[in-house]
Amino acid sequence: MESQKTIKHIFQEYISKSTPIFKNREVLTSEFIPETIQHRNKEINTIASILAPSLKGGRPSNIFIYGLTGTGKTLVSKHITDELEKISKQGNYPIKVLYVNCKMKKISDTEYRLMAELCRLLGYELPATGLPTDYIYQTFFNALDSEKRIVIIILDEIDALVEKIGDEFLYNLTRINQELKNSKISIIGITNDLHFIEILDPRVKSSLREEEVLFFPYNATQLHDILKHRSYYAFYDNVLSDEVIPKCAALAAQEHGDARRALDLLRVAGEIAERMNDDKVTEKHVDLAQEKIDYDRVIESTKSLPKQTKVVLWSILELSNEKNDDIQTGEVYDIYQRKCKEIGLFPLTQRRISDLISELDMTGIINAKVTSLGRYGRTRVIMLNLNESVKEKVKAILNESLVI
DNA sequence: AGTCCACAGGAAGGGCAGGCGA
DNA sequence: TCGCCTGCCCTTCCTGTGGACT
Repeated sequence: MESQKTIKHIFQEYISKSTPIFKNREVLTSEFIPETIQHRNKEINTIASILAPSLKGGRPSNIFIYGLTGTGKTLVSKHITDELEKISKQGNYPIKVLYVNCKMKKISDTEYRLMAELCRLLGYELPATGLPTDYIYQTFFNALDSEKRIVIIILDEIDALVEKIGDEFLYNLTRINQELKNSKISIIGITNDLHFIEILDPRVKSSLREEEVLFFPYNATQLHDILKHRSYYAFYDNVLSDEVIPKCAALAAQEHGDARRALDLLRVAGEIAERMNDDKVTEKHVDLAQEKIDYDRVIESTKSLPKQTKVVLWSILELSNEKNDDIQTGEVYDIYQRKCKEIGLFPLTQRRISDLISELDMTGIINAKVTSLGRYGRTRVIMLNLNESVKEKVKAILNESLVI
């Protein structure tokens, strides 16, 4: 009863708050597609002119889009293909766009699931498992060819797909045009892995990148414009103090010009201000947002580490408490062995631990740089990348999951 | 100039789980 | 259900290496 009262209280307080912060929070999420996209005119024009022939029934070239995270690749592709579909409805040449994010679990884990998803997008429901692969291919083929049209397939994060199921699928997809009687397909592959194309089979490589478009990172000024534009729809008037947007833009620009990061910062800053019952979002909230985003990221990745890697991190944490100077692989391995004994875990070899340390380096929790100490050998010099409060939380998580 | 440390990191292969066709 | 294949994790063995020290 007591707790219900509190909840009610919270909700009422929220509703009756004199100056709400958000007009529309959605606008600041990465799923939101704004009507106008800023600072990507060149890319939009390039892609649009490659796709334009489809409006007269011609098959557009396959496109390969590269660019780091938060450079607008997905946004631009969706925006253009949405428009294309809309316009095609007024003409005689139907266009169908299929968008698949290959990082989504249960969609592109296996060839089967991906094909099933593509079939579903074409309006043919298939059971999630159980049918032979040829049958799925046949269904997909029939679905594609059932009417005269251009089908544009967007494979977002295509590197994840190839990692999981190989590139044979892509090969089949690029050849399917020769068999189709009514329809034609064109593929847009999107990736933030700039070296991805190198690992592809040469046959796939050449057909997939008939056209290439590169998305460069935004600079601070461009990020500023984007945030300014979105904040107009997201926040009520005069809620943002002047320094907030420049600060978000600058912070995100440091991180290779990631617009997603900039929007996250702005959104979380707003959320924090709202929770603190402040009526204005200030620089202080942006700092807190930055901390919160980092904190959440570290906590999440710590939780999801495999057990052995957790013990390695645990050892590094202990070493960082004991000594202030740089930590080396050998020292970590000693502590690691001791810890394994303590908790009854079979220790892995140093060779393997060396790899686990590099993996930890990639998550960003630690910094591990190969350094030569001359006479004293060559090793990785390891530094923890966590501030005190995060460190304590990580320690608690590790203790909880490792000590029984 | 040569030595030598303390590893890095490549190559090959063992063992195991999970998926797949027969 | 069984054998086969594949991918993953890990071990073993190995060669390579930057720079302080002699």
